[in-house]
Amino acid sequence: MTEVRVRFAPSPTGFFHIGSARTALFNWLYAKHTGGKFVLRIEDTDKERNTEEALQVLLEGMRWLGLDWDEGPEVGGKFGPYFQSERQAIYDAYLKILKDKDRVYEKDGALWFRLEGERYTEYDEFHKAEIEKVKNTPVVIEDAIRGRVERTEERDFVIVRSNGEPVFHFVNVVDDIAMGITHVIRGEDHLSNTSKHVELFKAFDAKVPVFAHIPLILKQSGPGKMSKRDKGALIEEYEQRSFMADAVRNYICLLGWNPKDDQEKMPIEMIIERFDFPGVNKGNARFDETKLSALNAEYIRDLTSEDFANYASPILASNGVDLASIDSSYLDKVFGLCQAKIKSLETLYEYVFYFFQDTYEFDAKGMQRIQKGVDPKLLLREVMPIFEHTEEYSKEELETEMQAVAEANERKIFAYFPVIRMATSGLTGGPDLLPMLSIMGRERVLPRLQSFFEKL
RNA sequence: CUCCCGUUCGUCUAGCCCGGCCUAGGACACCAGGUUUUCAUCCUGGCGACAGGGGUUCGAAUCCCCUACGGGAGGCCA
Repeated sequence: MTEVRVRFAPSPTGFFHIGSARTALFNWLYAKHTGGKFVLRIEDTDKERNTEEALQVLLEGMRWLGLDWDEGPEVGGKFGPYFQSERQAIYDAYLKILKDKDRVYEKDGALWFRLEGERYTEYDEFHKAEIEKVKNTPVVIEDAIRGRVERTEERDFVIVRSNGEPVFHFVNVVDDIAMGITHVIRGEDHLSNTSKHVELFKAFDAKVPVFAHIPLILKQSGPGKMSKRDKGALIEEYEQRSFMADAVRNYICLLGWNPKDDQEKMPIEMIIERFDFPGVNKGNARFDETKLSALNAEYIRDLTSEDFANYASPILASNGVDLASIDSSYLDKVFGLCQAKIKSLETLYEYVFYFFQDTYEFDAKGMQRIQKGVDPKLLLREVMPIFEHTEEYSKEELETEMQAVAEANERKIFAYFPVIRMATSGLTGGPDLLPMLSIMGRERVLPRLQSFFEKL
């Protein structure tokens, strides 16, 4: 059996679109699954927008998602070059093959591919003109995902523009032949054009690869497929927002593929093992950031505390927290407290910043709520002694003491919580209060309570 | 206008190929309770779908046809 060779052939646009990422991912998964090769080929024929910077965005996104390529930019390979802009000689050679077979003609300065079959002219409603069509035999595509698809290509098409640049359909097929690609896994938006490609493969007497057209990703709301301008469409955005790459990758796998047994969070090794065409869906999927976030949160919770610290530290540092000046055991405790409750790394800083600074704003709504209930000064006066005298500041000790005070004043212990939380963090919500106070310790809690008391 | 692909809870989906085990399962979201009524975690429960119509069949989400809707393509864009 010949080795599976798949490719991802993006055009560097300056963005790494989530749909492209998934196409790359499915190709990569299939290569890994079959023990084949994953080729990265850069379709940079459009000179206008193809810059080095755009290429780096792409490569960086691939790396972030952990999609390594066996052949392509930076790693080379025996089927190179892997930039279409450097493959002109190959295109010329293949063009000559078609010319020799009399399958090419010139019109309006461009080179057209000649279909085989009887010609006739017809008024076309779409083109709003009389155009020449060909009575061609239908092309049959045995799609690995959709099954048998039949389509007739009935118009000659341009393969080399009048400015000399070869068009996508042509270079794509030539490269796939020249690079020995066995399986073409791409978006369903290419399905209609596949008849063009098959016609070309046949004209070259080349073996037609297995096609696998995967469903498209639709935008979160509104009609149409997701485009670069849609919210949440770009991979680099998730990287910037501190999403975990594993979670993003896992989620993208689930858009259009599933293992059939209700498993969702899976290590990549398991996905590689289980990924195959029968598990790929036919219907388009709507992107749902909420679900991505939920999966991301699950990944965060399952991190070892060490890994969590590795993710969290740089985020705090970039928000201005001077980690070097903070006791490492204190930091560990804070991390431990928030890892279990936090939903995203993106909001980590907002969730814990008051552990590291003594001045902060007091949430206005929270203040109102506190004022409305039992006099907060009274509540503070009742519990303050605990925080003055308690030795260990352990969670248990604080709880016992507060419980006693609560009973003495005929209150529930929770009556004190909102005001204490407000005083020590300025917020209405956060980690479990008692452990939080315990970790902060007397040197933070007491002054904050006192100054808050003065303020009231 | 033509052609191609698709259509199960709000969303991602299981089931469909090989009709009965489907009073259609899971996940996210949402709602309600609980975790000695702090809290973005956690637990329990609830809500909620076979696009519509015709067939075929003892029996259809599953097979066939039609319609509707959604998506894509029809470029000297990729």
